[in-house]
Amino acid sequence: MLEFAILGLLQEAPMHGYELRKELTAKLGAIRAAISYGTLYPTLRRLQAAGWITEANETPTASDVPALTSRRGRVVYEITAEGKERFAQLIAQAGPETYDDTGFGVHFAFFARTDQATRLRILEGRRRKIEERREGLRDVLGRAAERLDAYTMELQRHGLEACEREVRWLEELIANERSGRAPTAPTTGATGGRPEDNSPPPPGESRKERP
Amino acid sequence: MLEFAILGLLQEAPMHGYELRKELTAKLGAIRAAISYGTLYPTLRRLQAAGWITEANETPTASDVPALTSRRGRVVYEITAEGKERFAQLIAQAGPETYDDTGFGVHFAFFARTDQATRLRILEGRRRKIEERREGLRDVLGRAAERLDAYTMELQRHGLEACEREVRWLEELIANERSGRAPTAPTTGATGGRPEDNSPPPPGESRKERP
DNA sequence: CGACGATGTATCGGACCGATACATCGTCAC
DNA sequence: GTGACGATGTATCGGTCCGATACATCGTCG
Repeated sequence: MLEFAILGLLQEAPMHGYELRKELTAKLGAIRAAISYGTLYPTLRRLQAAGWITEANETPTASDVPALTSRRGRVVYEITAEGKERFAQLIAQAGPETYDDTGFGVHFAFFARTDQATRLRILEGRRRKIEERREGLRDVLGRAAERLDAYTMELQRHGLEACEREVRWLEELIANERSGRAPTAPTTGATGGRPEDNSPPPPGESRKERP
Repeated sequence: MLEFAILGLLQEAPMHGYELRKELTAKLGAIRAAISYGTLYPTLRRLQAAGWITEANETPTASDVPALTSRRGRVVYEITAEGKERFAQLIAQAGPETYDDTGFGVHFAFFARTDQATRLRILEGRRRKIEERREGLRDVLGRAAERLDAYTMELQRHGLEACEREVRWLEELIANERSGRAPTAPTTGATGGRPEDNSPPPPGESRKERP
């Protein structure tokens, strides 16, 4: 999961670890807490060993005095061609493991780099999974209610509500996706001239860039 | 976390691993997927080594022929006095780590065995944590909106809504807790204790429902 | 009688977390 | 000016938990 997120983020700009973590936290804040350095740094080295990212020497400012003491600070990473390939492969492979809470969230966060067919597949897989969870909760609340104390029942009730809400959300996204619109599109129409604001690649069709 | 849940469940009845997992799944279905056996069995052995649970010899039915082939099937565990102490200690220690999604959910599921003061402390800690997450999301959606693509923004928006909803839920629970009522209480009857349950009464040491 | 699904115990590699350590840099109070 | 402090920045270690896998028993139904 983290591997996927790193490869996705580094396609927007080269970064060092600390920066990566901040961007990651901003982008994934809705679904998970800040990533631990204890995971980040080992993963970065693993990705480097695999050849998917490389160290980029920081552009030295001309006015900079080449310090005698080796400036061993920030290590900036950038993605390689193989890394981009790997990222595309991870998207294409998106399977059942992509439907759990974290996996779905991370993939969703990079939907702007995902082709529409895959977006649809992921959204529907996620919906199915949530529907199953919802049915499980309904079962417990219905058939096993007398075995549960009031607190446990309240927890299930709250969880059930969250499931129903997410299913509705997914339905909306799926409908939008099928009609070719961008997400969040209010049904009240575009009201004229607001320009398309996709600074990253446009939502239409994601092609692999050839450098 | 798992240790806590196991100790809590085994206070309701002795169980073997498979059963434990099913009960765990039912009780915690709202907050996390089924526990992995790769975690469960090692944990059971750890708890046994610590003296918090013991193997209970399965009550042999009189009609049972004592099989020559050692019946090495189900291993039933039951909690010890030390285990109950440990559980109480884990509740009393409930600190910041109790406020993340999983930790909070598990503790909440055993609120019936938690005293009111601790319940209140946990609920308020959780609320604070969610409020912080909410503010973070608002910041990102406000100040950094133009840096995000439409999908990422939609994810944040959905996460923000979930935060707001949970805060309201927590407020309600806290208010109920302060007024001494049970959660969501529409005059629920006694939460069904099992007849063979010889352990302390379900509501723990705190007086719940005031008639 | 044999296939199949539920029950049941168990291990292994890997992902990820939380605590901890340490070093540099800018800023602001004293 | 200096020193405390918070931000930036890299790194490791122990421990928890997951997912895949293996294997054995039991009841049931074609």
